[in-house]
Amino acid sequence: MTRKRFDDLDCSVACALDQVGDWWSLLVVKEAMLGTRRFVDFQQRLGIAKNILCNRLNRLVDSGVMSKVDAGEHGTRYEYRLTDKGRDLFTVITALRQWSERWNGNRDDLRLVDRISGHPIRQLHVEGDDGQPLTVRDVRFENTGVERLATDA
Amino acid sequence: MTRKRFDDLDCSVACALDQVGDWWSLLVVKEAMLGTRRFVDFQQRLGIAKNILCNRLNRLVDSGVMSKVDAGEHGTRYEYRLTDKGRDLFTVITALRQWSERWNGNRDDLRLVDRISGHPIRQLHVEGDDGQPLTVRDVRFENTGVERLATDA
DNA sequence: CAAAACGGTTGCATGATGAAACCGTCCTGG
DNA sequence: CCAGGACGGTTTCATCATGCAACCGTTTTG
Repeated sequence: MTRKRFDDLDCSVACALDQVGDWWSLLVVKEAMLGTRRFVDFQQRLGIAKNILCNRLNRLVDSGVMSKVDAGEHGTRYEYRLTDKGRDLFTVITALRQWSERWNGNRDDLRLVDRISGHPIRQLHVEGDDGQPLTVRDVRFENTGVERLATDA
Repeated sequence: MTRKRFDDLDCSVACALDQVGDWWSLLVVKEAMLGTRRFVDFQQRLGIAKNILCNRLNRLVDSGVMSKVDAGEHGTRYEYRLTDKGRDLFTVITALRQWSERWNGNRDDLRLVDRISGHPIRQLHVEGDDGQPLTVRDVRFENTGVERLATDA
């Protein structure tokens, strides 16, 4: 059967997962944020099969997360770069990384620091209008129709 | 072949994706944050196959994201609840939701608001030590050994 | 000119997925 | 008290996705 599509799910999260929610896509994006641009470099650094990488890069280009540009003067050399939409995934990847470090420990020895000050970046927090940190229990999912509370989830 | 495991990838992001990076896991967590706790409710609200849901719930329990508790006085009734680790994914899911709404438009008509003030929550931003918003270009991935810049990714 | 790099495509074996049927326990209605 | 349904699964099977290796056309390099 065709892999279930989430387009009909009427959910922004599902829509996001439809574009970057599989095993490799987010890792490709993360690798691109580290500066990787070439097909072979993605392949070697991630240890991904070439056909799968090809498929993922095409899908990321199709969904506007990356762009394929003819690199340099030569013929069959390309670069895969993040678009603005792709770079905007920085928040998502950072949230994932921080979550993993909090609960699974630091796996790589990478540390994100402000490149100017050299200080580590802040922990991400969902915040209310006034800047107060909010947990999932502190928010309400307001719908035009029904209204479901997120209490004691 | 066995699905590639990311444990050996020495990457926190890969480690996170190993736990919640497949198609359904994050949607199950998101659904749990809306208050869903029962097997049948997850199944009906997500439209997921029962065997897949069973597999995902077990994996989420194994990785400590959810817990399976005997519900009420009866025998074969259970509730699947988020643990602290699972609730902490709120930031990740919110980042995904906000990203999707920025670039794909709002798909559901859900809006997250502070349940006390009723005001919508803030946009998530990666911030430096001083609270200044940082893009991926503004950070450095500092390694104990090598040091790779994220310039013009 | 030969060989290698690059960016793929193809074929194959295996794993994951989705749909439906089935199952044992418990609760409810009549 | 019995039938039927809710609940939480498991099993089977057809199809899709994945990983691996081989191959390929172009371009660049030695």
